[in-house]
Amino acid sequence: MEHAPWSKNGHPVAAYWNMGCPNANAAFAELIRVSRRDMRARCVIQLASERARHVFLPFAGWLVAAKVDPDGARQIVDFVLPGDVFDPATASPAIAAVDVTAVDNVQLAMIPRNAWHGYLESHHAAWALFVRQTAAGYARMAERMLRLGKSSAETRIAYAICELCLRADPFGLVADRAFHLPLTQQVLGEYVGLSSVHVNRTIRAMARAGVLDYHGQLEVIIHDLAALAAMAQIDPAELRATIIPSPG
Amino acid sequence: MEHAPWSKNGHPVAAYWNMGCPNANAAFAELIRVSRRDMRARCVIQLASERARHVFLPFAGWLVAAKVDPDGARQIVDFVLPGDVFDPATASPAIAAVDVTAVDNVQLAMIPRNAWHGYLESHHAAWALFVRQTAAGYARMAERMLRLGKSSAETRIAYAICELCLRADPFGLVADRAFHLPLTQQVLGEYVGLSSVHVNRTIRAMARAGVLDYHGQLEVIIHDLAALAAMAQIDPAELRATIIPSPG
DNA sequence: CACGCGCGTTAACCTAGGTTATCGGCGGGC
DNA sequence: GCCCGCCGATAACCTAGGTTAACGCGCGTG
Repeated sequence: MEHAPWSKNGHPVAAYWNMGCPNANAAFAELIRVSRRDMRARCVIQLASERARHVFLPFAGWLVAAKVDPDGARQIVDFVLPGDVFDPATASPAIAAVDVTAVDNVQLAMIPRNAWHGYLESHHAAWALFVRQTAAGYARMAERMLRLGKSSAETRIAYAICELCLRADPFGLVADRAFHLPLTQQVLGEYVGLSSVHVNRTIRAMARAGVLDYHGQLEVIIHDLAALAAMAQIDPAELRATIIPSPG
Repeated sequence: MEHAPWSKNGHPVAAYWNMGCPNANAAFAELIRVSRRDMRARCVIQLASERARHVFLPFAGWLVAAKVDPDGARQIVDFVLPGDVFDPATASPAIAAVDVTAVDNVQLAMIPRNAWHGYLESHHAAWALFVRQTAAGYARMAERMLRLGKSSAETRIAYAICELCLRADPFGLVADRAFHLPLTQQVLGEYVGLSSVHVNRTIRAMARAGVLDYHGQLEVIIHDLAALAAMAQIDPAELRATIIPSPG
């Protein structure tokens, strides 16, 4: 990792949200100054159905947005990476759509929704970036729903790895580069709708086929990017353009 | 149906988007005046990966946002109902995330994205309503991903019926009320990630159990709302608050 | 009027992935 | 240093749902 863990697309998060306008930057700095928190891994930050008071902006570490069904099975709806702003609200801001939990140790800003909306309304560039982030999130969910509804375990997992490598690393999806994804196989299964046992079977088969290498806690090295992309049914460049919001 | 098909939550679409400000209303009227279209059933309005120039606002009839995988299987990502504004953009506005197609005969406005964003930026109430609609869409997708990833066919279908009845009818999810959903079993299957054969098996079993009645093309009558809600793993009132944006 | 086609319906068969169980390794707490 | 709990790894077995095929009906069209 040549980049600090709090970078996004190679920029520190603060630079990513730098709107090139002293006014906007001061407002942003004030927003995060008053709402900074640290959370330990697995800590629950927002419960679904509770009041959605804040939007969440991690600086370091990953958050996860998930729903739990009555028998305790969890489906991960999306990951929130450093630099992303996540709003858990539903049609009624009084109700959150999802649980929000820290995947690993997280340093984040919990910004009151009203303050965040006020900031967006008065700073055009920030609003535009947030719109792009939201659209990127929508595109990711659409991709993932396609895989969840129609695809084999292999395709789902290959896609998840491609998506997360693109998002987690400023260099994106590159062959023979080591990525660290802070996920157990259990959590990856909750993301792609598979049991942890089947995640294991499938990843091992991909490793045996020489597509990738990995060591526990998903330290991934992609050996055959073309094969991985084919399994995932994506084109890396197009997927990047679709799901990675870039500032400006 | 006591309400015209172009109503949303009991209001005609124009009234739903009435911001109570002559200025905003004139701007809105101008937006839709220049961009009104009629589309026949099954007509494709936007292709995924093509440039996303417009947002779509149906007045009558349903649109569908979907993705197609390499072997032609289609996953429906969301339906767009009268009064909803749907933006198909990704992180790059140059690329649409999904195909948009008319489910039945549709009358809609295709509003250039720039014009729509300009309208939102200058009219606070419209912006707030759009934010609520977007959040509602997110909540729906989160609910559906949970079912798609973890639930039985019965739960998925029961949930889809609950969701669509709530959205399609101003009275929402009510026992012994007839709803018309303009969907074949094939299309419903593409929505919930099941084959049409299994959709049929499951609906028939629900009918045999006395939970609902239906006649071809999904003319649904719910007999036992409590049982349906239990199958869907929802509480009707809470689901309504979560996924139905109300103006004001 | 006949034909064809899309849709709903059902039955027979099959497979992808879930479930349960077991084992080894590793890290953290006492 | 020892224990315990979590995680990865596999094997054996099972089921929910996919697939294929066949039939009937209603409707639009030549």
